[in-house]
Amino acid sequence: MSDIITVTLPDGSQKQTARGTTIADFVRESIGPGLAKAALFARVNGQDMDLARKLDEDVKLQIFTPKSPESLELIRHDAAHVVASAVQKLFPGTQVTIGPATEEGFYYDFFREKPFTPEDLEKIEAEANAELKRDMAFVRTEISMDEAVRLFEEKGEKFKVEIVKDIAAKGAKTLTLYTHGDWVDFCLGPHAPSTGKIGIIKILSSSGAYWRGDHRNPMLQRVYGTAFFDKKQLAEYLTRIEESKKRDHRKLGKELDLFHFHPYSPGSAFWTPKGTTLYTTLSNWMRQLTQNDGYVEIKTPLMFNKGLWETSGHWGKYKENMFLVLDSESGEHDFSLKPMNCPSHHLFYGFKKHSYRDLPLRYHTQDVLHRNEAAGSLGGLTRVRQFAQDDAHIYCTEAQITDEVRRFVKLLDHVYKAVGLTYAVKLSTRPEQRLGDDSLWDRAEGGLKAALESLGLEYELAPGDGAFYGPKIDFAVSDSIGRRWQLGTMQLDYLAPERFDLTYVGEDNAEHRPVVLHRAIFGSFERFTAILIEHFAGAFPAWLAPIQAVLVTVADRQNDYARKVRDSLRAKGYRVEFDERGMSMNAKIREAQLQKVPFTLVVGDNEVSGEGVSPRRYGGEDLKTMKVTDFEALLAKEAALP
RNA sequence: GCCGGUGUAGCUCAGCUGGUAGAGCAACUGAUUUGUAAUCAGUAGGUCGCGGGUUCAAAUCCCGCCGCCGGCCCCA
Repeated sequence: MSDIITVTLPDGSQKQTARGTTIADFVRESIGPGLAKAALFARVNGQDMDLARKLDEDVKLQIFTPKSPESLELIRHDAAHVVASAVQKLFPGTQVTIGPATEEGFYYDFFREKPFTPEDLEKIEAEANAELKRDMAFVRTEISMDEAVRLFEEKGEKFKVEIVKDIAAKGAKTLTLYTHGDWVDFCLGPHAPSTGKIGIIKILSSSGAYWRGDHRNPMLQRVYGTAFFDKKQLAEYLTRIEESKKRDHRKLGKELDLFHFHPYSPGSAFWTPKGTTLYTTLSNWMRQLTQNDGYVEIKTPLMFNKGLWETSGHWGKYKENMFLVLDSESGEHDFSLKPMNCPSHHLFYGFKKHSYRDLPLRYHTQDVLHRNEAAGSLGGLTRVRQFAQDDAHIYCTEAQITDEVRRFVKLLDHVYKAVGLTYAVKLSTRPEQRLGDDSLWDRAEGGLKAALESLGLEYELAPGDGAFYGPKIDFAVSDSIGRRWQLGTMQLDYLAPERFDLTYVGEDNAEHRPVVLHRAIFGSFERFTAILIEHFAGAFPAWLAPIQAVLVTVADRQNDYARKVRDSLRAKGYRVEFDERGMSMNAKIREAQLQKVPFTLVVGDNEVSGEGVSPRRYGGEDLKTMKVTDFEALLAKEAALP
């Protein structure tokens, strides 16, 4: 065996080096001291490693520096270690658990009696950043599992011992430790060469979190933070957080007067006239789109006897989340407000005998639903107790699934594109808590997979995330400031037709089982409205804007004319207001801009004599004075439903 | 439901170590009639989230409940 190995770099070039050379030495000697200094970690044959690791065979090597996007995740993980060591230094007796990097930063969960106060967090941040200045090396060592258990037992780290034992139970023989200064944790790595590479650590918040996410377990204290290579990047991040707070739909909901909440009905919104316009515009839009796509709309009861929920399986699996209604005759909670539409649609399907010629049968519904969500989880419009989905259930044959999925994706794509949302696709498979046997799940998952693949859609697999009655395709959208929301969904259900004994008569004159597709695009009107408010920062396109144009007169003598223009535009179906309050013209224009109304129409003597208006777009762009009829044509174009 | 924070006028907020509440904007009234982001003056508006307790005295201190906010869990 030769003592010389070949290293292949990302550009395809190859270098020779002695077997056993560390990556750091190889980079310094064979590539250059500049890269060696900047390097944070390496990817060797696809596996991420510390720079201190040795090269033992011919490899493909890639070096990451602060310029690589992957490096942020690395230093955030480094930062989690540093924060944990800082916390244990400042608060002796605190036990450590886990501390992963997240999309925006990292967190670390600690076990201690007292929660951290804001002052504690400041101290932690100061100490963590002091540790960065000390520039301590991250040193990797390996020990046996028995030694590891002993090590953490000696330290009194009960949670660590539990994790080590779990890892051992999975068959691991050794454990990798990382030490910086005198603080040690086990971790797969890799880490940066030293704490000085991290740049800056910012502690953001703290909260409670259950050990392993289970509410029966002890409550841990979670510290959230983030890390960047320099102060400027951190400042940009904090600015971005501030910006997104300005778009928060709860804040804009107040400023633009869209909705309210009252303590007497937590989690259920009151919609103002403007908010209602938003809501019904979306509702009518979805009606039109589904109708054009071969759906029929139906309405079913809001409240049902528990018999329905027993048939559907909700009584067993979902009762906790249902609002039960006391039946005064029986004295029992025999009724429940519906938390989902599906069971009532299945009943509806069963009212008639269906032929294969009826299929696919697409029922659309926008009925109100109630779910008794945990009090602590309610928030704004994104998590409510009363809401409506743009729901539909498609009853079809197994052979029609692929076509129906394709058709649905096309509709969904139209909707998301119209409002400027991009999306990613996820296929969720059987969860642990489920109804139905494995052969049913095999067919259901296979059916969706086949449909996605026939569409050539890229998708991510999420094992275990399916609904209890079937697998699903989820569509996660990204809004204008890069946040992700799970909205659209298509769920395949072989189980409900069995439970509800749904049938159709086939060409062979025999009875067959249809399959059911549950699907939604908005998800719920409430959540979708919230997302659009934030996505557009309240500045809605004209077709969606609660008020499309506001008239402002220069002086009172134009008021009659302004009323006439308002009425004629209203008669054509546009949402137009005339601001008649006793304020100055400038104040009214300012107000219209703050309310983000798409068009402000200024009217003075010139406009009166020329039968025109002078429109100004939201944002300040002045359009030239134009005839009212020309403005109408402009509005007609921009106010049309997409 | 759990952990932590928080709750003063329609909105945004002040009110220090306890001495029975204040500003700006909005509203209302009057004056002003103005050409593209705040005209001026005046008036009115509050059981300080709710219920107990401590105290001569509570927005302020203590307890309970409710809501909201940040998380956990769950999820459209």
